[in-house]
Amino acid sequence: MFLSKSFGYALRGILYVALKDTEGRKVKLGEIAEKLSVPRHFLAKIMKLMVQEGILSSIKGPYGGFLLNENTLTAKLIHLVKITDGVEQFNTCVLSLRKCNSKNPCPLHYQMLKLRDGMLAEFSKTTIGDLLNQETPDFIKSISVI
Amino acid sequence: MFLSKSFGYALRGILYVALKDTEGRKVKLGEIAEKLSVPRHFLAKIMKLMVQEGILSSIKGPYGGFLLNENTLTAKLIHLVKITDGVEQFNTCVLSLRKCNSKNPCPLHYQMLKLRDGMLAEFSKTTIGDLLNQETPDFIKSISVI
DNA sequence: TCCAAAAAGGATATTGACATCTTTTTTGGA
DNA sequence: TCCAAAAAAGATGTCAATATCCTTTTTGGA
Ligand code: FES
Ligand code: FES
Repeated sequence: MFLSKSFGYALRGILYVALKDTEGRKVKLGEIAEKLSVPRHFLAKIMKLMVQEGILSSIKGPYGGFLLNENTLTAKLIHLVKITDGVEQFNTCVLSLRKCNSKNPCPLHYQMLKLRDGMLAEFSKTTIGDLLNQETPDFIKSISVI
Repeated sequence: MFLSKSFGYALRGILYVALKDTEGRKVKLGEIAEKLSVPRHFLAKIMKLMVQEGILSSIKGPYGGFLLNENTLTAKLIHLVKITDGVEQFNTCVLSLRKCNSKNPCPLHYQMLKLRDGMLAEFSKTTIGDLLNQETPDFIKSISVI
């Protein structure tokens, strides 16, 4: 449903680190990939992107791993979309006709506009921290496949 | 934005036929493909699917082509989605984790649920005829690439 | 100083959506 | 009866997202 697998991996990966990074514990790629059932090397690239974007930190070498930084919890979902899928989709015509435009609307334009704007608004305001604070009975389960 | 190109081709194709099929005129594949700038042979398969699904008719041979039938104008958008993309996406988790389920929600479940249900409702009620009746200044332009 | 562990980087493989090309079937009219 | 036009069917090609594998860089500790 319009979000790529890469986005899902990014979100689940960063959430997993946020859950496990308590008292300076670093979280290793292998652990994340295994616990979330995500292809390890593919996840590596996505984690690296988040590090490069500054919303996550990493340390190389033995005793290294991924850890939160001051931007992680306030990072917005739209930022993850930017990293993985590109944010253009929010102003591209759903029929792939052209740049979406109310001056020259496609037959689905008005039906989709409100839905898409709702989604954009949601993704622009929701942060990683917000997701962690939702009262989910078993959060770790919620980001796993089962 | 979550709708496949195939869906767009199907929708634009059926709308084009609806626009041009006046007084029993049949619309040829080549004309549709050319006017809508859609790959001809790919469109052929999608048009055929719509015919097989009974929401469009076709006649082979010289003077053949595509034409409306009694189901065309009342066909719902969700039907086109079924034909081209499959309707599973409306009850699949946006993070591709599992069958979407409020008993075992993913971190984005509640945010997405309302948006997705809105979309499903919209697609379940809107018909091809509805789209044709929207007052768009130049409808033919609205289904073209430009 | 060296080693092993871990992230980073880069090369290759797979897959499914999308696109193109060819052959077959159907059919109205000369 | 035959031909040409059109849809239907099927075979093959392309490309980007996804996945896997291998190599390089970094670094804490023995
Ligand atoms: S023009 Fe197609 S969604 Fe706006
Ligand atoms: S469980 Fe993920 S969207 Fe419902």
